[in-house]
Amino acid sequence: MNVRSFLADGKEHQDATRRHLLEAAGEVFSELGFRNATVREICHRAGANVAAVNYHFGDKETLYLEVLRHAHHKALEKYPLLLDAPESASPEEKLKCFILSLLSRIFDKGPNSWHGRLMSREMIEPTHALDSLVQERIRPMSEVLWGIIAEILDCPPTDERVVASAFSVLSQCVFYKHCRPCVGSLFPGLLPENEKGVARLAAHITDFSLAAMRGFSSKNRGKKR
Amino acid sequence: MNVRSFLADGKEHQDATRRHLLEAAGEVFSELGFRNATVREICHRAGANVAAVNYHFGDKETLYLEVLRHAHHKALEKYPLLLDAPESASPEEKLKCFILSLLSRIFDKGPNSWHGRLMSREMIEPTHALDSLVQERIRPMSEVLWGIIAEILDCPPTDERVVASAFSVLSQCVFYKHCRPCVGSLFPGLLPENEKGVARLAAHITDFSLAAMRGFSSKNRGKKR
Amino acid sequence: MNVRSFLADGKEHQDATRRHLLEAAGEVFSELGFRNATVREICHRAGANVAAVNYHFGDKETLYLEVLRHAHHKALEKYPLLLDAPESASPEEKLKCFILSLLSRIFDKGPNSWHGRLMSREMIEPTHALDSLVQERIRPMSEVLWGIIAEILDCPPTDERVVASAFSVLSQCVFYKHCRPCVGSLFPGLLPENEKGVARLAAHITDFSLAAMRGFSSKNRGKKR
Amino acid sequence: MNVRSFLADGKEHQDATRRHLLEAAGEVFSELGFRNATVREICHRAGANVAAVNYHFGDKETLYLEVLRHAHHKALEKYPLLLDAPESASPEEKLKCFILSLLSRIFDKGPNSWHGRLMSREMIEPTHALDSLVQERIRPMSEVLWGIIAEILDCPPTDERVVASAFSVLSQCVFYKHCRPCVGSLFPGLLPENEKGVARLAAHITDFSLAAMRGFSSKNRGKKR
DNA sequence: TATGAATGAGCCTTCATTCAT
DNA sequence: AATGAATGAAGGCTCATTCAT
Repeated sequence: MNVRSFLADGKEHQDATRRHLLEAAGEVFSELGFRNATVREICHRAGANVAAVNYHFGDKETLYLEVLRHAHHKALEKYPLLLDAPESASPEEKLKCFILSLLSRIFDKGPNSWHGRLMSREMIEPTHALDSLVQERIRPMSEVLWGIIAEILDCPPTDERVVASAFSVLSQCVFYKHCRPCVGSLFPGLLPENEKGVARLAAHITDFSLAAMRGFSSKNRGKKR
Repeated sequence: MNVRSFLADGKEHQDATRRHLLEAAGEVFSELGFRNATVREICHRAGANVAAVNYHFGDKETLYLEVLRHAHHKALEKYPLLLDAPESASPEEKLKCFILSLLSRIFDKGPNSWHGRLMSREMIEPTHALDSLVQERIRPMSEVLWGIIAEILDCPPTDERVVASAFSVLSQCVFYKHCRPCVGSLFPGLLPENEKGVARLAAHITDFSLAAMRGFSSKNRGKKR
Repeated sequence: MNVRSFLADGKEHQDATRRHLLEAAGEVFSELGFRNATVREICHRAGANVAAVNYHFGDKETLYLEVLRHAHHKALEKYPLLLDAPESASPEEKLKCFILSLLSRIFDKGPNSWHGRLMSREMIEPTHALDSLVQERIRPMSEVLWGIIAEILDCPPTDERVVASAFSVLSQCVFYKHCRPCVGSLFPGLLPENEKGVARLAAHITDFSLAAMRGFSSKNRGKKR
Repeated sequence: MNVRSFLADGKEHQDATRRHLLEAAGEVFSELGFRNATVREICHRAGANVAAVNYHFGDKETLYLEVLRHAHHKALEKYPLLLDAPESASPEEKLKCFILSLLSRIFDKGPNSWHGRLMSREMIEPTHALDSLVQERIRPMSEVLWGIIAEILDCPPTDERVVASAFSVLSQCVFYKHCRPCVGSLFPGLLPENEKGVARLAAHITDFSLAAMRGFSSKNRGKKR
């Protein structure tokens, strides 16, 4: 083993531990919330010592913040905001992609499945991390949606109806995550269990929202004339 | 003072303590969540002894369950499901009342303002209390909504589109509560601060949803023919 | 047992625990210093639970402050500043009593023997407690000494020679405590082991200091004329 | 670069690290005491690795011992016991030099200013290091003082009055260090801030002590006759 | 009946030390 | 030879719960 691979291995090993901690922390935080989650459990799942969190991240709160950033980053990497929609696509098509992408991120299975729950918790029980999260991640995302809806409604993007409609779209997407236990108890069939389920849900939300906005839009045009 | 009135007074005093505990617990649980809330803080706000919770309710979890029941009961007492809509009202009118009532319960200020937050938490971080809550309180409420929407869509109430549309309606209502900090940061103007704000929000959600369902409905009829 | 004795017993029991904690803490703090002392050890010696300190005193630091106050109070109660010297005694006689009293407090055996060590530590490693201790306890004591020395030197009490001489007196008293291990190693015979040893040491310090001040005083008078 | 100079360089680098560790440790130990000082902080200030202390000194305690030796050596190198007093000087003159030298060491500023504080701590909170320190360093120093005082008092150096007077002299010197926070709070003017202040303090202690011993001496002579 | 002092388990964090590299 | 990531013991503190009164 030469010097370079030697150093690289050290770095990599450190990074591996960090990564394990980040992912274990993601799981535990999303299951139990910030306060209820224990550093012990996180370290245990990461196969590390109790002191590992403090060594690598300083304290529990910093770890949490890193987890949030990491999660958002990974989720957006896997599902870009508009998926593979071309720049030239119609706003209706873009809306469909936006919704499908958002739902995909929210219901993604696999190593990052906790991303959605983490965000939900942050809404109900905001920590210091939320402010920066909203400004750095959520606002840019919202602005894309506002642009799409402004096109559909044929309004300026700052019109209140645009924002309200955007929230109506978003609300339908996050609902199935935020209220999962309730939906599951009332009508389990609607909870998406796989990619197909997500697509079906996305189709409903897209249809519902487009129908609503077409109604709005015609009223708008009526007013304008 | 004779023995009877003495006992009666004791009973009343006991009931008063129970009630104070319930309301203090409502506040604290809604502010901090189940785990983060401390029995000490609850007893302190209720003007009771540290041991009062264990004495009156057995343990913290039982108290929490009682608080949830109490909250839902009081909230529905204040805002009936369809408010004062007559039995003969049109389904559109009923939907409007349903939405206004739900939003009013969610955003109610005053001694029971914690009801909404409590329910939100229960969604994100379900406790054992949720199951019975859904079956006893939420299902009946949902069935009323399904009936209204089935009329509007001209479908049987078991049609999946009815349920999906009902969820689309509900989602818009709870969104502003569940994601309050996010909405507040992105577009504070939409967060209802008073009764008028609630009415405005209810109007938007009603308009949006009715427009959507009219679109659905016309498609339905189109398909049927 | 009637109600009164019932209540009194409760109070007394609480006070007993507090007292045990205070005295155990006195021992442990004086042996190990503030930081090195552990709440666990204190509670163990007091026959109480690990959480007893936090319950009765809030935290370790508050306990420490209470210990310092308690110690000083008890020590002065046992050995008043000038012992039993009458108001009319000569300043030389008063100085002798002052020194004997101070040394007695410093070298007191028994349940409060830790008072002296505690003060020594506070000098080397001051905590937040020192400021108030100096102002509330040590300054009044110093002012008495300044008065006595001013009489002996025939100076106003604010004269720098008075203060300097007072420190020279005090320094000799605390030396045998502060540097005990050093003195014990170099010349064990001077370390007072009992009341008699304290009296002998007090006699030396008094003689030494009076001789010094007589020399000063004659110089003063020489200067004045 | 040949092998020899390579090794020499390695040696030098190693020595430099050792020296940096010793001096950083001196600062940190004197500021925080043995237990409160952390190996991490020491290594950080020395610009060395966390494991450097264990590598170079075995453990924290051994490092501490080395620091004490190093400190005493450097301090005596800078201020010899009797400064530049000639062998033929009068005992009074020698006493003056001894006191000035001791105070200078105690209040020395600069890279070794921690020597005094370190010794003070060692008195209050003795470690294993103290025994050898007393025998190797402090006893020789004391013996010089005893010789001087024996001459002044005209007694054999083993007379108890000699030892007691020597302690009276020493006590006044260390007092302003040991009780610095207390003196500073009661009468800040006496705390020496620079060389001149040290000289003034030395003058007072010398005057006070010589006056005292002159009184003793005359009593002695009286007894002898 | 109702209190509040006391309990003990558990949490986050710190730190000297170790060990693979 | 020297590093720094990792360890595990221990410390202060919190909290739901118990129990004598």
